[in-house]
Amino acid sequence: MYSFKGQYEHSIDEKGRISFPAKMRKLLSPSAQDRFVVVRGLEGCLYLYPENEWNNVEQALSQANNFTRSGRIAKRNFLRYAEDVSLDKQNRIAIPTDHITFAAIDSKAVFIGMGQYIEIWSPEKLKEADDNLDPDAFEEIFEQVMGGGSQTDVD
Amino acid sequence: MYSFKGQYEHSIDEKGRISFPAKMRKLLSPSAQDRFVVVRGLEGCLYLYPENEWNNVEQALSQANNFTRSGRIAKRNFLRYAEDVSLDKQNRIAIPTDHITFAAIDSKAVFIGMGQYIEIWSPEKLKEADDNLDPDAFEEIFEQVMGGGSQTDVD
DNA sequence: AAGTTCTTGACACATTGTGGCAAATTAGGG
DNA sequence: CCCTAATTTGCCACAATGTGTCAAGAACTT
Repeated sequence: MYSFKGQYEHSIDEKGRISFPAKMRKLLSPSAQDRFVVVRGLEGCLYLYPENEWNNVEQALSQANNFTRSGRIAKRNFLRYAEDVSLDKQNRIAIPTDHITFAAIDSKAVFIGMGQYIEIWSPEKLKEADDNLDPDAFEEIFEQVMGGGSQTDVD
Repeated sequence: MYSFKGQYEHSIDEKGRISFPAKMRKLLSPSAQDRFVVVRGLEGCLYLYPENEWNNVEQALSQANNFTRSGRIAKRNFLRYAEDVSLDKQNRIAIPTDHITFAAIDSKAVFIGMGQYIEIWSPEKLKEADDNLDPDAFEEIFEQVMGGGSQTDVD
């Protein structure tokens, strides 16, 4: 099972194209065929789903209840800002202009592997988010995740 | 059950490659296939997980809920500093540049066996950490950790 | 002491990221 | 319709980085 990880900063040309990190590309399942869906994410970043993963998202959304307010809102605001993108022959993706402005991306963008999907951040926004994270938080997170993780059968 | 121990200082070439200590290599489980994950650790060192160990971490992470703020932040700040590495034919690992700068590694690096995983330190930082540890505190910590758990076969 | 295994330096080659430029496509206005 | 402008897509080339291989010397075993 693949899982995106790592962080890569790349520049974006004046046409909105960014080269997709090579290490991430190697994880792509052939069934995705270099096709993705970009969507507005939380905290001002973008989410990039490989096509096969996106199918799961769609399915989850289709089960959202249309007759509750939150179900409708979730569905509407997710799908309306979703667009197909794909890698070109030089392994770049062209991010739609709307999304670039939404994410406040200027000349650089940061890819962050999030397991099943990828986040794309403007470096400035990311830094802001980092600064708001208190310094001990990382340590806490660490203990939480690794503390349980490394001893195989402790929970 | 294997368990990494010991300490080894090796030099690192200008492209960031270090030869992996032979004694540790002999402990690797075949299922890991000479593959690891490096991740930023605490106190400015790096952690190196054999692939099979890392799987436990991934599983813990996959249970973090992407749609809660804290779940997302935990996952992000974990995965973004993690990268796959593997041994080459000369049994070296190439440490990504980001990680080298994070750990302030220059021309030498120290491997420390930590049971299920391995720590990688810049010699200078390690010395600093050692110097900051006063001997009494060490004794205290030792008693605390060892005293409680396993009296049975300590001498 | 001889042979094996490790470590590391040096070199060559492949891949990646990026900027610039050309071709192709689309859209709009007269 | 045609010409032009604007946008999109593709191509090439350079620089930088990453990866693979070989081989000498150190360290360790027997």
